[in-house]
Amino acid sequence: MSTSLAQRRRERTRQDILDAAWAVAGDDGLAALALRDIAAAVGMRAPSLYTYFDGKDAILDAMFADGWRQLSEHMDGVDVHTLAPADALAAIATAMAEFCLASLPRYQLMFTPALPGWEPSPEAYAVSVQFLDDAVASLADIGITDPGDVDLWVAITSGLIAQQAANDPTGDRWLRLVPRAAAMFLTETRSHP
Amino acid sequence: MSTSLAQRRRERTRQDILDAAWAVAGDDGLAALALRDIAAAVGMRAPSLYTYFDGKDAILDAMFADGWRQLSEHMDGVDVHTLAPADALAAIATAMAEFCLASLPRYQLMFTPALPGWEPSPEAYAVSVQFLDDAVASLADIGITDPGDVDLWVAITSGLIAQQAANDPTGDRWLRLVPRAAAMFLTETRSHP
DNA sequence: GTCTATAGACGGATAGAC
DNA sequence: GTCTATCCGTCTATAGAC
Repeated sequence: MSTSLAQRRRERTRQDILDAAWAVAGDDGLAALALRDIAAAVGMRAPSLYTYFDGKDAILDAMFADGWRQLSEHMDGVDVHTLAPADALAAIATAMAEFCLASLPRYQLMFTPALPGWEPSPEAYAVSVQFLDDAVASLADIGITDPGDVDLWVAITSGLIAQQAANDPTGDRWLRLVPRAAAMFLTETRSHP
Repeated sequence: MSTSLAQRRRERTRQDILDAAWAVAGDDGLAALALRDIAAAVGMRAPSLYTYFDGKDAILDAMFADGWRQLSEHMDGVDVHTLAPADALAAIATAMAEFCLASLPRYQLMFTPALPGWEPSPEAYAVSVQFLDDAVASLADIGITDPGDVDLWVAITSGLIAQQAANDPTGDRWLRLVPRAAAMFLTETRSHP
């Protein structure tokens, strides 16, 4: 499989456009993301983007998949196996929170229905499902296997992150409650074996 | 202060418009809410709405305040004082969840940044702050006074509701975890007095 | 591959007749 | 108070020249 020079260059430009899209989303908000602005940020006019993407939805789709790929990389850096369960649980949740709060538009695109009328393509969605399956497997390694336990922990984690993102995106008012929440949760699950 | 017949009639029409707006939002989604459709649902044309509201933002503002007024009424039906703390906590959270899931657009307008670029006016926002202050007072009655405890419980509750609303709006997969979450939370707060 | 020009859709708001 | 007609802005997407 020989990737020609032209193909490489095209792929680079595609990534430049995605990076520009993230930047624009960061400045103006995800909902205000417009092809004109993305193009301007990369030194083009809007119609030129159609050389690289089929349209706006295709760009959003690529951003979505890009986000989940970034999350996979980010979570690879968390070594669960050397930690006690409570610390492992807290480490996972903290890493997730770090990632979400590092880019609010990325968080919104990946986890919230912030874009009315848009939803990821089945292919892009599959990427997220794959990650979440892996996450459930990580919880199983810690000993969280009951579906209700998983649901409860996901709700607690996402609740803390959502509150932090909505009310204090640069602070740690809810973030610092993560270790406590992890200990609380583990104590409870163990008292009901 | 004599409310004239004209004033009463005007107020009734305003409420008709709000009801129509909720109906349209329920059908098409909050983001697709358009003056034309609201007007049609109430038997008018869009410009006529300007007789009753200053514009779209004013309508959203009235809907927002309307929602919080409805929530106040709904929560007045929950009698906390006859219950044990864990049951009281669960009852409050369950009532909140019921309210949120009864109307997804209402939930989105009140609790989520579902409308890019829109935020309630200071007056409308004050209504929500007043309610939340009352809610914190209710928690204090149960013995939850530490700010960190309050934040944690709010995060847990909102996390469960958000998961339920996003993934299973008509079911109870997360809702049924509320009593367990309440017991877990109370056990934890009491072990750290 | 990039551009200009423009189509086509949508939605909020306003003017002015009735 | 309600209407018709219209303006204005925004945005995605396409046609066709270069």
